[in-house]
Parts: sequence; structure tokens; C-alpha cells
Amino acid sequence: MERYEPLKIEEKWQKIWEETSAFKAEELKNRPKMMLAEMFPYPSGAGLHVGHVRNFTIVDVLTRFYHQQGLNVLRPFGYDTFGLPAENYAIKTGTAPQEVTKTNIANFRKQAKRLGYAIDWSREINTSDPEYYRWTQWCFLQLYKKGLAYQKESYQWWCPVDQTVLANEQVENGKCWRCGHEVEKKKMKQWFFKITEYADELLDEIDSLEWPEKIKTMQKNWIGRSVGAEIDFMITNSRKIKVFTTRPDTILGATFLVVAPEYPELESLVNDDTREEVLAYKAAALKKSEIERQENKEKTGVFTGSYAINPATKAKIPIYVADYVLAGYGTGAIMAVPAMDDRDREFAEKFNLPIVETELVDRDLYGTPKVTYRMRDWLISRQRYWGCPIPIAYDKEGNPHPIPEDQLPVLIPEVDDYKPDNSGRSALAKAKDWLKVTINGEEMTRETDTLDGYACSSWYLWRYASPHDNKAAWDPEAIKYWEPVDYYCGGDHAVAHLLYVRFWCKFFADEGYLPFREPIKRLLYNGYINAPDGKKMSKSKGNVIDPLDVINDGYGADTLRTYEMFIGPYDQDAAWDTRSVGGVYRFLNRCWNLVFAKPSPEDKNIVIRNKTIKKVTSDIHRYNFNTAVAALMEYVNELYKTGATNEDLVILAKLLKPFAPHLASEMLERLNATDEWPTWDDKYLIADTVEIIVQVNGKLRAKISVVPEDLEDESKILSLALTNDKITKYTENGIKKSIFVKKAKLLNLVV
RNA sequence: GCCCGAGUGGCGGAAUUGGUAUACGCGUUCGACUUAAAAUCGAAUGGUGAAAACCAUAUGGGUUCAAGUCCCAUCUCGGGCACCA
Repeated sequence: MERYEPLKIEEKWQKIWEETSAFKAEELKNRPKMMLAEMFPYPSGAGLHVGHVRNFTIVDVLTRFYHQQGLNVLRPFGYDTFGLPAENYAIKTGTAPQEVTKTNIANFRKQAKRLGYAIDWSREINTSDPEYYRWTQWCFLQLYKKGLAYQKESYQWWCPVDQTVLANEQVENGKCWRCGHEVEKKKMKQWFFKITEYADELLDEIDSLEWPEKIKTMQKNWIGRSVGAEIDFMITNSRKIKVFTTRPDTILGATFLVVAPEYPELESLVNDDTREEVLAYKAAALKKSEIERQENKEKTGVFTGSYAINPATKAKIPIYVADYVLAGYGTGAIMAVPAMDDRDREFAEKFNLPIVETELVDRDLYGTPKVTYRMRDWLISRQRYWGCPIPIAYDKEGNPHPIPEDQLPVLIPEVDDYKPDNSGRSALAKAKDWLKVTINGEEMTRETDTLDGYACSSWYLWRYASPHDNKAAWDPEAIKYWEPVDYYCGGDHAVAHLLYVRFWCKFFADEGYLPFREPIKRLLYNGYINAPDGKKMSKSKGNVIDPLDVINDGYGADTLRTYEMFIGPYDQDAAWDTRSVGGVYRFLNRCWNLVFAKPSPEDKNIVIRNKTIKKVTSDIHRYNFNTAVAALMEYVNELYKTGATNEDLVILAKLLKPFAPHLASEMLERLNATDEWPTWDDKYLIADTVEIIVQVNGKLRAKISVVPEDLEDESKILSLALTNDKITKYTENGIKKSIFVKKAKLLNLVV
């Protein structure tokens, strides 16, 4: 008997798959298609971690399952390569991000191949490849043409020491992540995508998606649609304040107004007595970090000096400025109804403002109906070097002009120093020659902002259909065949990325570029894998499990893959258990050894064989990968007891292949069989004898064995039960009634 | 604070529709093989009990012939949102 040597077997099959381009997909119009993808990874220097392996293996199990079922399957792969780690590394070491990215991709590719994934490697994409981001820029220009990419002044986090804009995630406890200095808010002109234009459709179509309810709810909350009204409160005959409220019917109780510190016309509300205090309050509020605002919900505010007329009561009510009102929502101004609203009451009590109990009035009496969303437009400007340049240039007056499509891509220029310059612009501003561009004979200066990385990942699923197309972002025919994506799997980005791809899909459908309005049919949202101690894996805690170590320790990729599918329900978090890895290895070893055992002379396993085919097939359909593996273990345990026929082993190898493809391929080769997915026949699922559960008052008291036909004969089963010596002692005084459930093979006697 | 989700052996977890609670794996114990160990194979394994039996799915009620599953309340943990008027 040969020993099970996973590393040897895996090397052999990976070589075969590589040399035969085994998973290369082509459009075959007469065959049903299946497209699957994981959320493409950011190729970090650390290589694959066990979380990637779980994510990719889920996709691989489904990919191979549908391959074996005879569908025309596409499972591509790519890399999301723009981002902070490569840029930080560049700032620190001077190494070009392009170089680091290249190295990391090579490592990721090698590791993904080492795991035996059924990837069509001819379709690899990389978002920082000019051939890719050329089309990201094209996408931007389409949005720009329709007014959905626009510039707006907005308040951004600003570090006065580093002289740069910071993203929310770069502000830690109100301080700059690089220098530790306190940050402030600064008004700056930034680019936005107008996602709010699609708010209604994004909300309405959520219910039609085969996505986890959790994600759907998060997206609904994120969009946050509120139905209310806008009401004008007059300050003088010609000046007014517009407020938004969801409760226009409570207007009789509105005893003051509040505007946000960032309210644009705040200065027009002050007088000589209040000006100084109001402006000081505004300045302090702008400095407050998110953390401070969250921690301290004590109401603060200042009277502006102005009054407005409540249109319902005609009362003259004061106007305050307070940071509990948010500038970005509604009109940035509210009518305060302290009798109805807890926050308004708290404010009123602190500032001794009247609290008037109110009768309700007709909702439409004083305002105009208005729908508002919690979701804001998507801020896409990044003052960073390592991102996709925004294809815009400015004329001498500072007006933006799109770079003509035939001048794309706008390449990222080479620079010596990757730090942002002292005007808060990205390092692109240091490429003086690159900045100059001529459009229609006019000299212009290029935009130095780059795009948020989420823009690059908003369309990559469509690029997979024709990844090398140099005429278009995607080929309409290929898209029509392959997409939308049938299965998309990931464990992150519930609202950001997964909302942005839906937004772009709807936009490009409206423009006639896509024949569908939702890009992802089914979403699988997998859980995290934690360290053996139950905590998050992290370098600093020293509890990281490296998947490549597990493989190279001798367990092999098949054990790693199968273990991660067996670890628990795919959508729940799980803790790594090194000893259980050994259990899965033992299981695969037992599968292997069966091939060398003496074949059983008779076929004793028809029932369990058919049962196992049915169970594994339906478990994969329901994404219950852990119980599918358990069923295979049960099957193998049975084969050890009864002896296996050749047929038993062929079925085992076929069912095992999605999980442990190398071992299964080797078994199938030695058994001289194909990997075609097996089918079961329900007629074989009926055993020779059926066990009837006999309960007395709902408690199990006896089991009786009958032939299947007796299931139709209730009276026979009842008399068998009543004469059973385990039952008679309970039924001496007769029974009140009996309930027979044929489907459950159960008889309950009530005494 | 609000909105979800979840609490099952020593541990990870199973239980398609209300119908044998604890599948499968880990761990533990015993046995076989071995000079010995590892590996492998086999057996046992929720608790109490000699047994019969009784008690067990976070806690307390309820519905039902029958509840891990349905209903009501409470507790704990996890996730999301967090002054959105």
C-alpha cells in the first residue's frame, strides 16, 4: 500500500491544471453558464491568511461542484491593488508602489495556485494596471458627462502640521495618524459621485436580492429614507429658514429653531451682541472630533440673536445654533418640538426654553412633502499618490474639463518623493511636467486628486467578462452571456462596496452599457476565522496561523481546504483549532487508504451511498459545507465497517472533489473514473426494515422494527406497540388515544 | 439608546416542515498491534444512578398528543447604527 503523501499528489495535479489551462472559460452559447467570484483581495506583503482561504475555498467548492455538474463555469481572479499600505511603504522606503505591488501579486498568485483553486488564470486583473485604470477613468467620465460626478465645497479633516486632508479612518481619537497633532475641519472643494440620485431604486430593489437579510437591513439603514416635509419659518418679510421634519403635524409645539454650526447662512443670523460668541461656538464645534461628539452628548449651543415666526402659532421663536443638528442632513436646520422630541427637550431644559404640549395638525398644512435620505453623496477625492488619477484638467479660470477619452489613460507619473506636498495636494503635484496638458489647443493643469479605491472595485466584476478588451471597458456580448454574477462571496464591505457596485450597475444600465440592473444575484457573506484563543488574529498578539505553514507542515492544501469548510457554518465566525486539522487529515488519509483495501465482494452500501449523494448535493446547494463534509465522514466510517466496492469509492472521490480536489483527482485516476457529479435514485433510499419510534406521552419508550409496507398499516403498528413488553407496563389501564405520524415513523400513545 | 442575530456535552458544532436531542469532528478512557512509543485499527463517552429510571438545548411561564424548534417575559453574548429631527 502506498502512503498518503499530499504534497506529492498536490504538486502533480497543480502542474496538470496549469499545463492544460484546465479552468479556462469560453462563451458557449448553447450551454448554461455559471459565474462565481470572491471579493478580490488586496495583495498585502504578508500573503494569504486563513480568512482568504475560507473565502476563496467557498467559491472553489461551488466552482468545482458546478463544473462537475456540467455547467459552463467562469471563476476569475484579480487584485485590488491601490491603497494605503503600498503608499505608506513608498513614503517610508522610497520604493515605487508599482514595484511592491508587482512582488505582492506574484506571491498571492503563487499561493492561490498552491491551494489548487479552479481559477481561469487567463482573466487575472489588477486595478493599478494602466490597461485597467484606463477604463476606471472612462467610467468616471461617463458619470461626469451625466452630472453624476461633480465638485462641491465640503468640510474635510485637515491636519495643520502635515498640511493634508485626512480620510475618516486616518483620524485616530481626534488626532492625525501620522504626526499625532489634533485635526480640524476645513472647507475644501472635493469630487463626489451622486449616489443619492439612485437612493430610491437602491432601496426598492434590495428586497428582490438573494442576499443575507443582515446585509439587506444594513443597506436599508444606510440609505435611511425618511418621509417628512420642508417648512419655511419667516425671519423678516423677505428672509426665511427652511427646516426639514418628519413630524410636520407637531408644528404647534415648535418653540425654537436650531441650525447646525456649518449652516451656510449662520453669519446672517447674528448681531453685534452675539457675533463673537456664535463664531467662537462654530469654530469650537468644527474642531470637535467625531469621537468627542460621540462621547459627549451633553447639549451645547448658543442663541444667534435672531427670531423666526412659527407659521402655525404666529409666535416669535428664537433661533439657536447647536452641534446636535447635523449640517449634512435635511436642510441643516430643524424646528425644535421639546414636548415630542427627547433631544429638543434636553436642549430646552438646559436653556430654559418653553416646552408646549401640542395638539396634532394636518401634516400638509404648513409645509411641502419632502423625502430625505441619511445616505450622502459619495466623496471620491483622495489626496494620495497611489490611486487612479481623476481624468480632469483645469483651465486658467479654474474651470474643470474632462480629459478626452482618446487621451486615456491618464498615467500615474513617476516621482521621487511620495509624500503629499505642503498645499495638501497629493504627490502627483510634484510631477511638474505631467501637470501640464493641452486640451483642444488650450493649456491646462491636471487634477492631482486620485479616486477612492472603491471606484476601482465598482466595476471589476464586468471587466472579468473581457479582461483584455482594449476597445471598451467590457464587451457587451460577453457581459450578456456571463453576467450578472451568480455567486459573490466575501466577508466585508456590507454597505460600501456592495452598495457602490449596485449604484454603478444602475447607472450603466441607464446608459445602455449593461443589460441588467443588479450586478450580483446571490451573495454569500462568510464569517471570520479567529485565533485558537477566540481573539482576532494579529501580528502583535502573535496568534496568527499562516495557511502556507499548515500546508507545508505536511497536511497539504486538501486538508486545509476541507478543514476550513468543516470548521462550522460558513457565515459564522469560527476559532481555529489546530487539533481538529489533524482530524480532517485523518479523514482524508482514510479515504486514500480505502483505494488500496481489498474490494468488497458484495454491494452492501447502496442505501448509504445514495443517501450520501443526496445529502452532499443538497448541502452544497444550501451552502452547508460543514455538514456535507460530515456526511462524507459518516460514509467513510461505514465503508470501513462493511467494506467498499469500486462503485463506493468512485462515488466517494466524486463527492470529495470540490473540497479536496487533488486527492479526489488522484483517486479517480486510479479508479479509472470521470469526475461527473453522481445522481441518486430515491428508490434506493428505502431500507429493508424501518424503525418505528414508540412514545408514551411524548417520551421514547421503545423502537419496533417493521417492513416498509407496514407503514401503511397503522392498526398493525398499534397492535405491535401495545404488545411490546417495554410498552405494556405503561398501558395497563388502556390508552386515551394514539397518534401515528408516517413521515416521522413515530407512534405516540397517550395514557 | 435603537435595529438585527445567537445562547445545545469538556470543546467546535448537528437536528430541511413541531416528531428518536447531542450527527460529524476534537478531547478523554479502554483495548488490539508493538520490545516500546508514534501512527493505525476497534470500542466507550450529556449528567445522576448498581439498575429501573429520572434530569438536561440560557432562565421563567405558555400553546400542543409532542417544543432546541412556535408564543410571552427576563438574562447573557455577538454584530450593525448611533444626536439623521
